[in-house]
Amino acid sequence: MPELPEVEVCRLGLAPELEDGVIVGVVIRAPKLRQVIPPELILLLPGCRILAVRRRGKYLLLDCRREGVEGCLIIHLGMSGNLRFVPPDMSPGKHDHFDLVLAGKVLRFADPRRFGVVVWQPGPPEGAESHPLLATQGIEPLSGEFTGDWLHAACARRSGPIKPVLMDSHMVVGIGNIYASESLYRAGISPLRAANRIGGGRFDGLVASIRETLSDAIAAGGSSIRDYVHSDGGAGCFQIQAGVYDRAGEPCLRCGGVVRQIRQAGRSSFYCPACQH
DNA sequence: CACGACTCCTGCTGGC
DNA sequence: TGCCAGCAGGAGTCGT
Repeated sequence: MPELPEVEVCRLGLAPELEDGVIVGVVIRAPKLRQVIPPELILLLPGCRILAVRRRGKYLLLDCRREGVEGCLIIHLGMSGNLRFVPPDMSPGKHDHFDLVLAGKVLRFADPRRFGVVVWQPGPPEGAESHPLLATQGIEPLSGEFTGDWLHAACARRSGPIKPVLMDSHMVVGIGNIYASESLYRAGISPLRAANRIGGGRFDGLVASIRETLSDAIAAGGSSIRDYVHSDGGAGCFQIQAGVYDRAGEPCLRCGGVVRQIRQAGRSSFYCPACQH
């Protein structure tokens, strides 16, 4: 389940391998992901130099350019996607949908559940965020603009429970189901509490908890990068030690209370009723 | 506008 | 042991 930390770790692993590299080939095997992989990539990308590997929310952005072609390859890992370098002669598996071939290496995109995205936004790098998928993205939680005051104001018109609000990527990007539960646990705020009924003084703490939760996860992942880039958080390769997530019925690590599981907006939430209010 | 329900997809798990 | 229902989840879309 790639959330912001997994995607950022993926980016950190990819950047040194891809930046300044030249694409020599593209293979599309299963065009239908969340959207169809544009077939014209086969004509556009070869010859392109990768100028930068960026991230916006859970989207990876590869800025590409060659004579007459300029654009951004936008990749989303969905919930089961991963990117890894494979030997050039390695035969593809069942869910290997897309290859980016560079000199001496192949970056392979696999995504069993096909919630991922590979699309192309033509134009200069700074225009990539005008792509429809990116234009509506919310604030970056690790940026300086994401403050307690900002979140307080943003929550003023949200009467529903805070947890789905934190997961709303049009509001704040990158917080998925796992880190939403974990951040609220750290902050001592119940996932059920109405967003506009959180005391103004608690938002600094919530923002700090979100930052810490995401940063810790990135740090944990960064230490595990080698020659291959993984983002399959579900495999538990580098996900942070969960305080409450998937621990229903187990004791709270802080107070010994029992962790409870509920459903909100169709998703599981985990929290400690004794220390989250 | 805000919000929940529904949808896409496949693999794994648990119950019988 | 085998089968199948249910669940997992990011995010767009639709209906209320």
